[in-house]
Amino acid sequence: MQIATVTKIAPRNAAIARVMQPDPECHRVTCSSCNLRELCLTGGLCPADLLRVEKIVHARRRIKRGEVLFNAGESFHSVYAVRTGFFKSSVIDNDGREQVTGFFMGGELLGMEGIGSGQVNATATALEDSEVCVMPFSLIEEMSHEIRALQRQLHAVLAREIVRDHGVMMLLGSMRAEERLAVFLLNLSQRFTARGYSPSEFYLRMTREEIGSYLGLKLETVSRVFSRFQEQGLVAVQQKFIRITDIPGLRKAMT
Amino acid sequence: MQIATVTKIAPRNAAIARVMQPDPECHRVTCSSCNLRELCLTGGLCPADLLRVEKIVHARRRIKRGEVLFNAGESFHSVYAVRTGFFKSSVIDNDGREQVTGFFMGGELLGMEGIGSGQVNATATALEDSEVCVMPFSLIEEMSHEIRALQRQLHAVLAREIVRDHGVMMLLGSMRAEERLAVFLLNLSQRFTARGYSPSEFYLRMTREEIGSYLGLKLETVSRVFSRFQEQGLVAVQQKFIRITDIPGLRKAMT
DNA sequence: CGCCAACTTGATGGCTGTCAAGTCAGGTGG
DNA sequence: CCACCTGACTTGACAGCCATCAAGTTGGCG
Repeated sequence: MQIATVTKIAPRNAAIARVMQPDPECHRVTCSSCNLRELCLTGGLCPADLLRVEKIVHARRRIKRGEVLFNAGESFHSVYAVRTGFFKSSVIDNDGREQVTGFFMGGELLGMEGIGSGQVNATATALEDSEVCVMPFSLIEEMSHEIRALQRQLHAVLAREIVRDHGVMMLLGSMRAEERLAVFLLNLSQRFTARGYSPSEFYLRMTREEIGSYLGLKLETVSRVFSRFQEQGLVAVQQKFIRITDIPGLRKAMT
Repeated sequence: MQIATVTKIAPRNAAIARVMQPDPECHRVTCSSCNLRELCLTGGLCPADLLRVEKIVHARRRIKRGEVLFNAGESFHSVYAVRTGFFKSSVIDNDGREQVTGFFMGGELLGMEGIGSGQVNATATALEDSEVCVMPFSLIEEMSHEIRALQRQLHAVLAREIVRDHGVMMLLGSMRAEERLAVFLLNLSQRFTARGYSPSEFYLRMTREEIGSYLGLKLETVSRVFSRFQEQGLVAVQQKFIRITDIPGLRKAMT
């Protein structure tokens, strides 16, 4: 299938491409050599600090598609950075209703909600075979004591999560189905772009139901809106493979 | 009007009552003497630390009802703790649609979203005459370097904000109007209780439209649901004065 | 006293949910 | 290699919840 190759095209950003030389052993992957470091907790650190901070990556862990990285209710001790793969995080209410609260790709951090209460309040599930860096939070706190830039980045990451959530609240609270899906697709597009992938072609790792949960819609509605977008020539949809054919048009649909 | 007296009944919690002696001058109010300190950034600090941390309250500021504490787009330098009064925070999208992202009462912190980007992403508006403690964020970072408990509390406050937002996402994404309003009322009730006020009687500082914006509903729907709750004997509504007459019933309505 | 913002209530319509049937793609086993 | 099976997706018909539009009420304030 050509889809697999299409979704993982060569990075466009020269700066990212430069550091992308895979270490052949892939045994001791360091933050310094990680192409995602600027998107991660290590963003904005100088090389000297980076070398010290690498120690916070206590381990790496592989999660197979469908497996759970952490479960609501477990005691909190680590946050996780996505190295490769794709995750969803979700919360379940007393009725058993699931609400997907976010999707996470390379460089993004998972599990920070746990900081407050000592126990994680969400479940993180891999949507494809993935690998994460395990960072014990006690180590992060320790080290952010010594390294001002890390402290700053930690606060920035937490605050950006809040801003992101407010964006979702706006979406859920006052947008119609087409606007929601347009926002969703453009957001994905932008995040893929930041990682050196195509802004207009990508593979959706999540099901229609998961998209619907995230956007406050039923899966049938998601499907219908995809079809409508296709009729309007905004996107080409083939199951999970998406080609955005008219980005300005989608932006207008986002209104 | 007896409403005013009803809403501000005597604190039930003896511990809170003890520290509630108002200093007559009200000139130099310290965190140590603030009855909200456990709900605030100073939560969990030992008396010794508390004395040092008090310096982060750089100033106090009075905001009249309807006035804005900070506006989206302003550059970020401080977070604010509500001392007295009531605030809403909201974001406006490109279309001018407002989404209320939260309501804030005594001891709660406003403006933390700004940490990430150097500029605040929300607008905070006083819903009644209010007073806030202004805490320059650079001072907080400085001091959380020295005082481990403060650092921990800062992280906890940020993380709790994220958890709170996820709760709202669940509400907006998968609950029906009655469930949303029930959750909203019970949440208010619980927060008033934590501050020593009545769990069952309070005065809504916000309009139906603001409630609606927060809950992803139109003001007419909010009004109708209030009426329905009243018919069912769950609450007694008199404009902005709310009496919850059947808390278990409301909990069931929350499903 | 009168104005105005906030609120309530009614009538109607539309967006999205629900229920149902059918299609598609991938994986397994014969 | 093909048939079959299953989960994911699409599409249609219909219903219900909530939005919209509109009119009237209440309460606060000048």
